[in-house]
Amino acid sequence: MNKDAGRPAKRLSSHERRSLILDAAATVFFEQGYSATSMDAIIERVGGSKRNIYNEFGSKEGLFTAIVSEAAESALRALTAEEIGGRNLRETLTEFAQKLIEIYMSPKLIGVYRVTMAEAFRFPDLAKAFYDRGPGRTALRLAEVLEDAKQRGEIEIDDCRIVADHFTGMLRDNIHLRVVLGLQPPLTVDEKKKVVDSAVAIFLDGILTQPKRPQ
Amino acid sequence: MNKDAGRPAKRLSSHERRSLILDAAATVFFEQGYSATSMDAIIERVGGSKRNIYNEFGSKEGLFTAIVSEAAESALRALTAEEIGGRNLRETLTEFAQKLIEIYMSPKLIGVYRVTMAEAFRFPDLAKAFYDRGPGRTALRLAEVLEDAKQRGEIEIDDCRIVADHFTGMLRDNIHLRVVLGLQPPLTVDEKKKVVDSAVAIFLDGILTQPKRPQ
DNA sequence: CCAGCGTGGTACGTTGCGTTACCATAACCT
DNA sequence: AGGTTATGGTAACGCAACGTACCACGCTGG
Repeated sequence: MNKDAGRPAKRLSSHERRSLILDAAATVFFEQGYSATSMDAIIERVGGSKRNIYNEFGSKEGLFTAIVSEAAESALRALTAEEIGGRNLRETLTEFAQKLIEIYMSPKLIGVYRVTMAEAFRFPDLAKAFYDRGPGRTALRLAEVLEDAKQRGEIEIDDCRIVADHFTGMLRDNIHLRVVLGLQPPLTVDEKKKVVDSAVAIFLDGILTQPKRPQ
Repeated sequence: MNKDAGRPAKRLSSHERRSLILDAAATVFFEQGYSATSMDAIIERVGGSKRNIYNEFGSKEGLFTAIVSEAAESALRALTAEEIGGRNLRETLTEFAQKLIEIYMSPKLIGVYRVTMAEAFRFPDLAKAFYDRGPGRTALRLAEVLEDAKQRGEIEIDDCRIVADHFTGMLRDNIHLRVVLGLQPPLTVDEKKKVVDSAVAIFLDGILTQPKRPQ
């Protein structure tokens, strides 16, 4: 009667084992890509038998989709959970940008980013899920913030969606690309701060010396 | 004695055959990725014998690097060759952005982008070459333009490099990401123009209603 | 203490792929 | 025209990898 309660006790709990497998597999998948990663390589890292993986995830595809979904969700949790409650627009954007660059520069999300992009044709559902929960959701939320400010007359823009995309793009610029390509180590705290401040300043004020024509 | 003059004539010129192989292989590599692409699949597209590929490129790696290098160079040629000679800063930036978005949205460069990112660990030299000749070179050139404007007092910014990165990031934002992920068809001419104008306007003027404090 | 089952490790069947080799054929040069 | 040479097609050779099977071991539970 003890087995009826879901899962019987094991040497390592099923959840622990699953978590270990996911971590090890994520490392290999994110480094080598989907096709170049072998199940043997994963087992070599995590130990145990291949039977474990196949019992838990069914196939290589199942393992891969589980990894990407889980990693994406865990990395993006910070953004969706917390509310953006700055006092004024500049502070709100700064806070927003700080969270965003923190997430985009995290090794885990960089792995998700690379592998999702690489396998977008093979796993279109995964690509859509990643975009919708990540960059898409972010941009939508930001667009709402901008819309509010627009209603209050603080800013004057046309299409909030496009402008929100632009702002997130500034945080995912060449620096991010260099990190993703492995040409540069992840940013230090100071560097992140500098990028955030610079992006916010340009986004709000532009770069022209002369103020905008009041017209 | 006729062979001494480099290459003897063939049914298809060596250059033509090489070009055909490169095109077919690029299509498959850019869709499937490096590891998932088989030489048989390439041969199936281009016809002929595998011997042709191995005589010309030596190996799968050789073919891949040749493809990426060639595709990147051909896609980026438009940007490096022509000079950016707008009359004022706004026109210069607009022209710059138009060329840039045209290149970044081209199917060929999207393929290079995806595959370079995916295989950055396996082919770090390729990643560096792509970045240096593409986004890196672009940002450097733009930074020079900004530096000139800064010297003339037209703009006030701190680090031209970072600001240039920001601008290029605005052109490679979520819209670009959606296209790369296959979630959206390539942009129409009108959409591109809208994005370019929006990015330039924000970059120069910011989004605040009030003009910057003259101080 | 003993039965039962999940687990670790290894080995296997099959498939696909990179690379090379072999032959028939069609084009080029003298 | 005839020989040479490159090309097309097929096949073969290792090798690696997905997924499965087998077997010994140690933990669960009475």
